[in-house]
Amino acid sequence: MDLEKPIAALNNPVRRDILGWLKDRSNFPPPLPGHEGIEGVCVGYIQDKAQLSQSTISNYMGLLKQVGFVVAERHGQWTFYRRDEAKIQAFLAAFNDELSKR
Amino acid sequence: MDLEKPIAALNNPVRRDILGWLKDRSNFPPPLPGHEGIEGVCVGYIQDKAQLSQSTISNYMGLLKQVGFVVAERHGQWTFYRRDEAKIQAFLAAFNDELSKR
DNA sequence: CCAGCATATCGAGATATCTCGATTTATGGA
DNA sequence: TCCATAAATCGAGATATCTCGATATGCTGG
Repeated sequence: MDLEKPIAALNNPVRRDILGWLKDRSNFPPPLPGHEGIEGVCVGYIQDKAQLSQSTISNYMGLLKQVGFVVAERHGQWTFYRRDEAKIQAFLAAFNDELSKR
Repeated sequence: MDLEKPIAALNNPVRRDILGWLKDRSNFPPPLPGHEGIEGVCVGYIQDKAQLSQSTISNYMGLLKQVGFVVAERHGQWTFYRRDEAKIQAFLAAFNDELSKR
């Protein structure tokens, strides 16, 4: 696995925060009516919590998606993002491997 | 532990390479006469291997030292750098903890 | 003390990242 | 169809990082 882009994606405190918040849906307001069964959190909620502009958060989520740390799912006009635990673990394994002596 | 600076230090392929090379002394030429017992590798050897300017490598080693990934030891006019395995492991543990779900 | 070598520090130009507001695209409702 | 809302994309200024050459510092041998 190439670590370059994943590490760059994590080299930002807000992006790391977002990944942290996404561990637990209850870090965000309850789903809107009609969204109850959907996994993940919409961009607007993430933006409200991060307190950065809409375009910045959209950009951040795009970066996190590019490196596989999150998965996006569109429902109507909303995009729901959630963590991809397997990809995150795979990265952590590769990262540990590259850094650890043996 | 604050992850900001350590992650930034690792957000560079040459700095990661250097940390990798330092896992094994045999990645570098044998010690000069008089340096046989000394742990670590001098800046010049690292520079030769990395193929970047002396000032860049000195800067890189300073960054890696600041975040604790390497230890510097001066012997005469040479500075010998070696990995601090405990610090690296401590960082990896904190990093895993921040990223993993539980 | 001086010359020479290893390393560190300084200053700067090139490049990349951050973050924004404005605009565009996509969707759903009246 | 028109409008409103959510999200993505675009373009740009501010800031940070990369990397260099030049210079400074520190050490050693003569």
